[in-house]
Amino acid sequence: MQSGCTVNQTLKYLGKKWMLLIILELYKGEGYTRRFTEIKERLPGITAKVLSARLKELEEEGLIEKRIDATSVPGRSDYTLTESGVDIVEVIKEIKRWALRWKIENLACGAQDCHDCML
Amino acid sequence: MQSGCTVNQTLKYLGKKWMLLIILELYKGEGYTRRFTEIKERLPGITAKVLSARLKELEEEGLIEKRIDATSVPGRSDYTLTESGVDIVEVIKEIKRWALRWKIENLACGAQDCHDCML
DNA sequence: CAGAATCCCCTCAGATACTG
DNA sequence: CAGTATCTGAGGGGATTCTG
Repeated sequence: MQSGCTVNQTLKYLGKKWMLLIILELYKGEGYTRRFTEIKERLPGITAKVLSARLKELEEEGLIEKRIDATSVPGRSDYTLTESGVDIVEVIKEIKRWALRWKIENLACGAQDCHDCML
Repeated sequence: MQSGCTVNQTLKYLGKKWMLLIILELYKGEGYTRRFTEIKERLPGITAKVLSARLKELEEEGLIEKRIDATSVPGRSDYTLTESGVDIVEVIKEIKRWALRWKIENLACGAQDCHDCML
């Protein structure tokens, strides 16, 4: 099989829909931190279910850390990029570099994606 | 929507199963070139259908070039990485670098994937 | 607010069989 | 050799509804 390869294992979740956008949202947040609703508002089209699932995957992979503020009512959760999470932005930058170099005709980026994604 | 972003557009096909393995196979070939059967043999588990579909996608995206040798019977096709195809290996290297740095526990790579993938 | 539970749909991968 | 055609099953994404 091919599942044992670190590269493919990484792509298995990194390649999923919304995954990179979520990481970039956290990357843009103060201290690499954002709340659930905050992310959801900034990613038009994403559903709570998918966002929840992705955040759980990212947490399991150690790319983000979840913190529940139990003191506040109603409860709030925020999510912060870990060191590895911040570091994976380098991969995204590399993809972007490649895309801009070879796919220039595509540079019409959606508003919430690239022109302010700090890459 | 999020489909306009170059990064996401790239991940849309790059993230698909077998895609990276195919690229790496071509990368390993002489002159970045391999034949259909050659790739298939070296990627145990892949079906002709999926390989065919992936190669077509890669061709449409300009990462590979197909060449049919009409003179030989039975006909042979070979596939060669284009400049952009060779360049995207940099992305794969970056992913690998990240994975090895943060996912060291996973370094048991499948035989045909990593230990000879020249990365 | 931050999810969990359902339900539906649709694509995609895999297997098998067939062909120029 | 290099595919195409067809069928199948599993999984992922989306919409809706409900809840601590």
